[in-house]
Amino acid sequence: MAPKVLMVAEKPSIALAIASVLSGGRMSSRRGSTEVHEFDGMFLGFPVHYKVTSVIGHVFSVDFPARFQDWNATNPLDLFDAPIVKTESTPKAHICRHLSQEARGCGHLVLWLDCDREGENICFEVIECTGFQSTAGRKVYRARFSSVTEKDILKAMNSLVEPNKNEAQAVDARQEIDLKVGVSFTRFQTSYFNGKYGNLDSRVISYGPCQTPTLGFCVRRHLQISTFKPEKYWTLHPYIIYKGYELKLDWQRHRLFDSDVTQMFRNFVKEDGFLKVIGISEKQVSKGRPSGLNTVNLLKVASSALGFGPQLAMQLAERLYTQGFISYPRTESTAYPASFDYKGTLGALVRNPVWGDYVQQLLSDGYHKPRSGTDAGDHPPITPMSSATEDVLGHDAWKLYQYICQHFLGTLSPDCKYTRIKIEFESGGESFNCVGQHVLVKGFTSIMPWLAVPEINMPQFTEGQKIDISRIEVDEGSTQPPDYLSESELISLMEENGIGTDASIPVHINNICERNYVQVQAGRRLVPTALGISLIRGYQLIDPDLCLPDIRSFIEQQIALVAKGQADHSLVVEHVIEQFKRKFIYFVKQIENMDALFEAEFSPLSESGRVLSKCGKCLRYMKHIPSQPSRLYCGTCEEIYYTPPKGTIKLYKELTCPLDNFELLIFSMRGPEGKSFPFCPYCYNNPPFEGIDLFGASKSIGSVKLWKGAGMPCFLCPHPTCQHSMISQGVCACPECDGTLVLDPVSAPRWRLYCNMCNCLVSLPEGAHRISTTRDHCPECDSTIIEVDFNKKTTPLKDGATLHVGCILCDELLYSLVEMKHGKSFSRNARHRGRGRGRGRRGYSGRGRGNKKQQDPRMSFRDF
DNA sequence: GCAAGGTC
Repeated sequence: MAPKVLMVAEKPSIALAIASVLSGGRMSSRRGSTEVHEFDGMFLGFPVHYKVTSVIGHVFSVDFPARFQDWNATNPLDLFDAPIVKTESTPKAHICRHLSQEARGCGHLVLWLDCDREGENICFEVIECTGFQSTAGRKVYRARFSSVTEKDILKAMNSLVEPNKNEAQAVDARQEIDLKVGVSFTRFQTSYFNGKYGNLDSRVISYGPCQTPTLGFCVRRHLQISTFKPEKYWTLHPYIIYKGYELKLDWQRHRLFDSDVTQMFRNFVKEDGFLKVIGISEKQVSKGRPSGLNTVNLLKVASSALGFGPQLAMQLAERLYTQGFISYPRTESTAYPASFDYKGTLGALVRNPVWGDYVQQLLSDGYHKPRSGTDAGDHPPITPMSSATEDVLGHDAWKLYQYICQHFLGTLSPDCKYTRIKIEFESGGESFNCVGQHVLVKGFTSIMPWLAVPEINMPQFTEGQKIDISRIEVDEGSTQPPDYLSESELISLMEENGIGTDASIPVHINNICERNYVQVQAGRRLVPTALGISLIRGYQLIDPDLCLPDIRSFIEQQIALVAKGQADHSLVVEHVIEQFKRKFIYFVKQIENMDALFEAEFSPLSESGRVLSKCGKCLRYMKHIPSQPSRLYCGTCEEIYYTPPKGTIKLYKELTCPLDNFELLIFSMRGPEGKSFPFCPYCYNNPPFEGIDLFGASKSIGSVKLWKGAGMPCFLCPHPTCQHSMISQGVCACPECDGTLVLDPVSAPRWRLYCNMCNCLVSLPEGAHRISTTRDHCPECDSTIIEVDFNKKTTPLKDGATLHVGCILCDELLYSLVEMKHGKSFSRNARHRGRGRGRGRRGYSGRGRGNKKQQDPRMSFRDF
């Protein structure tokens, strides 16, 4: 059997392209975590069997070990010296397992990751997953390619190299630095400010070496605007009427900030009464066609001309790409590869109803090659691949596609050429001028009309000629502050300062919006909020480095040393981390300077929120603060109790928790079918029983309390006698999961049961006065017996009786009135299969971590 | 609940 060669690309599309080229299209493809393409061929002069597959970006990402995940138990300062662990970025995709399986029996590994630092880093992630490094005799190769054309792929195959460990380690360094710096500052700021103020309206007060300088740009502009002092100015405009034109002339001095002096010049001109032509210049100007379109330029146009935010623009572009209408939309390059097939691409657009004629003309008159741009070695510029119409794409995608087509056709069109005539005049010792423009060749501006050069007609003048002034105007104006930063300007600033990448720039902008630091207003301009301004002004007071773009360049420059092999990876990390640690310590020490700004802007917890319920410790009323993170604040005990997020909270009939005396609250999730449940503020934050999968907690890391807002509502409480606990309110097992269906106590008149773990919902007899659980259990199936008090008018009972007691599964009447809302439907055919063991009285077993096997077989809707 | 970077 021929030896096997495994090849791995960064994304499925590249794997497909490589396999297609190397196999000449004769390959077999099968599905896996990612597709695998197989074929036979030659490798280094020997016949081999190829397998080509891919990862989906990074396989791993870095994080802190579990013991550093609890915000309350970890001092953020300790994070600088904490170990870091690599975990799979998308565990569900099982990429690591996939690579390890595919590598089995392969003698060679060829890495086709993108040719940048991140790609080099992913190379080593792949090597780790495949286990290639540990086995002698198996060789690892790196293919270096600048595009996925046949020529480039074959060239790369003939010049395989080794993966570059230094570049990969530079990325490791960046990951560790970004993680430690970002997370430590974020946790500290969040805990500090959310523990003091009630109306910050952001769950997380985040800090990051990219997002914070991004915010810094927006706030810098805001400060320019708010400190702007307008100044009055005056300007002089003589008018002439000549050969049927009335011309307004511009003053060479443009404007003066002194009214008297301007008047003086006006008088000089007025005394002369005429203008003398002292110069006529005419020159040909060429306005160059664009070079290829890259991601950042697409995002800028999308924001400024189409009104699409970067996130939306990328989503639309992504869709156009996967549907085959445009080429890969994430690229830095503005230069096309020498081999690019312009003719073929134009051919694909020639039938388009909107610009088909223009394409035809380019094909017949001959097109120009695009103006040379920069080749970043990643992907060709964003190019239309096939023709589409608005009907097919929908309005937004069409707008973006249309621009991509117009831009592409523009790159192949002639330059725009026009003549510019400038006439200079003199009067009273002052100089004036006017300018005319005449377009000779529209060129690319006919397909990109918004860039067209306006035609400005001008009569013929002769030098030395004198023309009477018809009138003189003195215009008064005042200097204007700049406008708020447009998103497009922000993208440019980020690009210039090396903040983020083409793929991450939209994410950073989105971040500062989501955190409520800036708001996108009319014309996609970014206006910072009080929170955003306070943060940046705070950094400026304490340590301006923290919000300057240089912070990113500093990190980049440090890790570049690692990439070039000029410095040791761990020494660089250590050095950079040490510096940030010092900055962190100083920041913590000086936080009161930032806090002074917060004090002026925000309300302390004690003044926030509305009085809601009684604290079980001091028996005084606590206040509910509904802004994120939603919480209760006891001013006497100075304690915060987080509440479930995203819903409304009310007092629950002044009932109290038997464990701690806190007044119970009812939380209602949003939406018409949102469930409601009681909870005790104290138990919710401090679950009195071990091993409970908290409501709202991340399931993947067990029941550790991971974030504010996760907690234990009564429906998870195993208290044996409290009338609100799962034990009392639970009716039967959930048909969908391991949970329990509990009675929604405030769902009248549309009574219902919901699952305490999943979304399963069961409706009970509608319109009943009251439905409640009893202490009795069904002898058949052990479900909790419920008591229904029907409405007199609509009771289904004989003789107008209203009270009925029974099991919702075994009682014929009740069973006929319940209905599954969310979840599988059920029938009662095999109802008595198995032995019913309703969960009601069985105590708290089998719901904790890893206990599932101990569960008794039990009756539920599932068994029907 | 935290960063930034890949990609879907």
